Amino acid sequence: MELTISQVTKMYGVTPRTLRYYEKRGLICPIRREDYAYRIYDENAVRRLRLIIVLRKLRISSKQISVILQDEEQLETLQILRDNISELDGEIKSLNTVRYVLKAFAAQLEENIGKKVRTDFLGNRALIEAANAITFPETTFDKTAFKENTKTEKSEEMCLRRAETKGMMISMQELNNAGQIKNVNVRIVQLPPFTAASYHYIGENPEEKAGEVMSEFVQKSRLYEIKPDSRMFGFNRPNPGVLENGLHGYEDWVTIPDDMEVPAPLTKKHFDGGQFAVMAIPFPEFERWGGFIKWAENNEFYEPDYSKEELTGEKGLFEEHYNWVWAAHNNWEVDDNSDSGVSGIDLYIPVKKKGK
Amino acid sequence: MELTISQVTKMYGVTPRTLRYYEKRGLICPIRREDYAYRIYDENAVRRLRLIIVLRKLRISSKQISVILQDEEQLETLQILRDNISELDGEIKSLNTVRYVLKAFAAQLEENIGKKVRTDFLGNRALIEAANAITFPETTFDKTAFKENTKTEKSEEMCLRRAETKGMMISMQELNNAGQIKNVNVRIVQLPPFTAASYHYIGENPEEKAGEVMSEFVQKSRLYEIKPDSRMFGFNRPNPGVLENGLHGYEDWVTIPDDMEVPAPLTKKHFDGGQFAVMAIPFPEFERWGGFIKWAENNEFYEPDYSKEELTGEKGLFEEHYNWVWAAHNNWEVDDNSDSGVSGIDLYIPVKKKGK
DNA sequence: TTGCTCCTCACGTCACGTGAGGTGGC
DNA sequence: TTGCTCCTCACGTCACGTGAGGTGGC
Repeated sequence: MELTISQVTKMYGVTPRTLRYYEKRGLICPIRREDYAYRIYDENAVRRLRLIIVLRKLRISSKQISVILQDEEQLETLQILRDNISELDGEIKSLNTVRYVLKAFAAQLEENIGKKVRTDFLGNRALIEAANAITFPETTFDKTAFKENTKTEKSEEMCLRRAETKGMMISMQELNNAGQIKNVNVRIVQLPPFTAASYHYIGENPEEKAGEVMSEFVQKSRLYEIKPDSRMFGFNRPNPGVLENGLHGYEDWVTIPDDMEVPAPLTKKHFDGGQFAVMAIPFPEFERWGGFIKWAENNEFYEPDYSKEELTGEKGLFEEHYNWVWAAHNNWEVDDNSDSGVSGIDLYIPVKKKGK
Repeated sequence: MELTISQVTKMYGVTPRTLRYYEKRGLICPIRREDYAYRIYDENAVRRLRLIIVLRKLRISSKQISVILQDEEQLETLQILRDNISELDGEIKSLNTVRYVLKAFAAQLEENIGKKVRTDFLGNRALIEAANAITFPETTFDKTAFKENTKTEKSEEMCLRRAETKGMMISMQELNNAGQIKNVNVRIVQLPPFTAASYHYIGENPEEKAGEVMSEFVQKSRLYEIKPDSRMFGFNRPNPGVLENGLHGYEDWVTIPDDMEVPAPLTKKHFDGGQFAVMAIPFPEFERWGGFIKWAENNEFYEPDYSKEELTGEKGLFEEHYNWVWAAHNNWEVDDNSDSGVSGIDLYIPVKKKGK
């Protein structure tokens, strides 16, 4: 069997450019006769091509295909398949989240367009957070890039050398990725143990609902007079995007004297305190959780301590709302702009010294 | 609020390069003072950036973001969200198929490595077909590309012009995509009506299992003597990748005299005949279904007639196996190489004249 | 003077798409 | 001579990453 390039393109639905590209990468080696410029594709080349086409459909990269084609024992092949599967898992998960958020945005937009109201996407906290939690897998490894326009390696040589360049695949570069991320305005603090009144709500606008219930408690109990240094913390439980029904939950904690009684539906909780990385943000910029978490995960001296997940929100992350108790006490009749300090927020990540 | 570029990068976890790129695309417009080379990011620029970051996480392209930022009434925005959602649907579906096929390949590979047998991926018909059916959505529309290194449009101008260049978005280029696909070796034939004995099986290796049952029928009934021009057709029902359990089905049809009795578990079927596009392929190259279907869907004079789905396999596609009855009659003691003609196959797509 | 931040090119990535300009056999 | 197939560059895509080399204010 001897085929010209156009015959091959017709039979397998690929372009000549694609065939030449695969050749440059050393994946197929058509015959080149002396004094005859045209490529000739024999059975071997066609068979390789057929496999390449299938593997490309399966989103396997040229580089990986090159490994697979040389892999006599097929052990590397198995590893590649597994790597790609777990990468796919991550990607599918991310895409589902993207889809969910887009749907929610579209629904909101549609509603507001009907009302002739302009939608402010940044105003929807839950969706911004869900979007921000999206991460895409970084295509496992690379490093030695392929340059198509290099003169030093002709494809002919590559075809010959292919059999030799095996087994020298070292795969331990992941480690280096953990460089210090840019310095953010973060402080490490020690939170004391405290007792808190808590309220948890899952449903539409859970932040608001929880806030209302808690606000009523503060007013009725006159908490601000009993404990003027009372602080308010809050966290998602669960995060947006977790529940099938699209809802999420929020829980408020307000610190109280240890012996204070707490009326239903509030419950009394005890918090052990601990070490935290804290970052202050202006009010609605909850997107900054993402960068802050990256900072914590790549810090030189500290690392996140996610063991506190059970006590507070997902991964033990939570937020402190400045002056909240004071504002609630005053029935929210205070300046709400950022100068007043009412709407400032601290983000908290539990941390521990590295290597403990 | 006036921020330098590095302050912005720290606050929002983006690189300077990314900020300059968004600026070149006209998405953000930091202040540039005279006699001062540095960029200054004010509240407006930061607010835009925050939105851009969220939208990029949602896999919305720069070009789409550019539209969204200019879209006063948010009608185009809604359309973009919907387009992206349906594109996502396709992509998620494809990725799930990829995942399924990779898993199956990996399982097979693992098994064969244990047995020290080399796996031939091209040998597994079901998986090759499933892989071949994978298509990735072609990112809805484009055409007017953006060149970063153009001198003609400075970003400053773009920032100014932005408000004007609206509403001139024409979106009817999809139509042109249907160019004639390269000429494949296809013939249009008219199949006559016929009566057939059929057997359908879902499970492991359904092609083989169905073939065995049918082969036994041919031998016992001495069909070849009764009707030497008997033909054999087969098709998937359902296709690989459809069933949750990973199995698929295959159905064989062998043409018989109209009045012939058919023993259980075989059943008697009647086929109306009709017009078909037919392509001959060498035996194991079932991947070529993909290109053939594309050909049919983009042909100038004919189009696929998928209304026959109910009668035969998915979309009414099926295959004819040459000389099958003759080989079965001879208990398969015939040359099996392609020269003998036994293993050749025709692919059939039901078609109709365009515009009917 | 020395760091430091910031600047503007400009090349590289990945898997090809898309011409431009040229050659050899019918 | 005219099509036709095939060839080899070489630039473009998309959203940036990654230097190189230079400038201005402390």
